[in-house]
Amino acid sequence: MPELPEVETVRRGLESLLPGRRVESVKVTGRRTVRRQSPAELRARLTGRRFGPPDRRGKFLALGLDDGQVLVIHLRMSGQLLAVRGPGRVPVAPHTHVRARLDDGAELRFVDPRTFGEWYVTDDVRPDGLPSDFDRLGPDPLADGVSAAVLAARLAGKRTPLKSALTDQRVIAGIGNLYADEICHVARLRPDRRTDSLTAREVKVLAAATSSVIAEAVRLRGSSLRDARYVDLMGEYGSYQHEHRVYDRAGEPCPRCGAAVEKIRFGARVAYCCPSCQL
DNA sequence: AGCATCACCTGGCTGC
DNA sequence: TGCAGCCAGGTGATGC
Repeated sequence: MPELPEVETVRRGLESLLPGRRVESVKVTGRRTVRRQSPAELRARLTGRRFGPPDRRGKFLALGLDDGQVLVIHLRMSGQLLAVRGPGRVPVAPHTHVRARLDDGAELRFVDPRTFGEWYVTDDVRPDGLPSDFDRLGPDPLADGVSAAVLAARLAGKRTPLKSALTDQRVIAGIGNLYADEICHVARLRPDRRTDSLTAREVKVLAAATSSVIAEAVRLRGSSLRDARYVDLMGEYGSYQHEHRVYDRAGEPCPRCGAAVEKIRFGARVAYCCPSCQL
């Protein structure tokens, strides 16, 4: 499931591919990928436009166009954005819902079995070139950084389990199920700790853990898992899955203290953590 | 207001 | 082995 590191890896791929390219044609075949506007409207807004440099906040890609509009793409659970050279020779994968042909002959393809992913084009844009929709997002650990002071302010007054706060995109943008568990482990905090029980020192450690886990995962180009097999633009796997400390490792020894990693439940969600060294 | 829960969807896994 | 049913998971809507 793509989170910040995976989406950032895709963005970096787009950076060397999109700027200056013009959209020749757009084919929308899936029913749900384009739902905020009609497929015809999306096609009309995109066709003939040139891309600028691709941006990202949290898990949202923001692909700026030469007329000031922005193409927003969210991969959600199972979305893959693929760049295909010589599209005539490459068979279209099952669950391909959008294909955008570029003026250099390449094609952007959006493959998404679970159909949660979304594309839309908006002209409601802030001075920084990002969609106004992004106003509700918290700071992005990579683009904005997450200091202890900022995190403390964002958590103030919240009484939710820590993991719920970390995955709340209004608190911090870009963290999902996987990286929340990893961050909690590095910070030695249980995912089900109530946020209002955290000390100032713990929030400081949490902020540092957030930055370091995200930075390392970006460096290793994200995590590719068994089921929602994340791949980058060129179809390559990430390698951060080899560094996972607790995520999906129930029963295996905690890499810090050796105790067996547990799968715990709170509410409708699960979390992986070490019962011994996470407090 | 803020928190919890649900709906959305389908491939893959579990268990009988 | 086959198959029914469960589960995952981000976000926005709905309920409390």
